[in-house]
Amino acid sequence: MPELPEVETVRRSLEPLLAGRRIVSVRFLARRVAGGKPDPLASRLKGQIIHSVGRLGKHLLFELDHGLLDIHLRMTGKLVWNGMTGPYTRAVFELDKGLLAFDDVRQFGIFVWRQAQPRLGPDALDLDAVTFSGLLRKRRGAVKPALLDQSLCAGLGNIYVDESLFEAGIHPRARASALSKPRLAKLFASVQRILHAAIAAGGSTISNYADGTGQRGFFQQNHQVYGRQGEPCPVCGAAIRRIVISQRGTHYCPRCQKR
DNA sequence: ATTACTACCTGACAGC
DNA sequence: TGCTGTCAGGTAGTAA
Repeated sequence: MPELPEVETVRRSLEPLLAGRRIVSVRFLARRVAGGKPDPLASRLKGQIIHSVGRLGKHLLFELDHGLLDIHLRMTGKLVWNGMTGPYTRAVFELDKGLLAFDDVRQFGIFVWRQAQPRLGPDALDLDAVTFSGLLRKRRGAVKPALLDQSLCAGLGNIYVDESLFEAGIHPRARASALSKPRLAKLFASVQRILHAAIAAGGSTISNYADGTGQRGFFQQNHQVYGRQGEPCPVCGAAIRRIVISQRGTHYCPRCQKR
């Protein structure tokens, strides 16, 4: 479910609740979420203080006494503060004050213990136009898969890539390296504007997403092309098209977005 | 150095 | 009702 704006919204909702709390115990209800080794991870986490809740791209990073707990929500992961456990609860943190549960229908979400930040490209919100343009110039393939590549730039996912390319008037199959300087500058500006607007709206809730306190997002109301195949383009009225690029549903306006 | 494809899991939904 | 196929906010791994 979550891309950068959703993960940032979760981070902001949890930071004041978790900072300074001690982990009394961690119970894993599915092995997979702990990378197949629940016992070593649970004992590793036990007793440590959560000093802060950070984020890099789509990764939540709990800064503990002796390292980082890297939480990736993948498609359906959700952190729930002081809520009820259910059939999809995969982990429960008992803190000195409060409970934090991890629910995840599809079980793609994963917790990893780290001594250093995960190896990813720069966070999408921590980029400048020149760096961004330089990264894309080196890519010979289509612009959409380049933007989805977390080792190039971290945080963008399927929704925000489609929305950014639409706003910038760039076809998702356009070759990244062939984009002119002004078009790259426009793309950068669109990415930044959309990510900031989405965070301000609490992210996009398509079906399930909610932050740590159960708040849903409402940026989905601002989607111009994502999930709107067949509807008229809000700018020119042409029918929004859905195609598949690198196995991902891709939504765009065939008239407004040029190669 | 990319790209293409599969796999991981479960549920929602459309069509028959 | 129930079956089948398609799709889903993500990424790792393996093969071309």
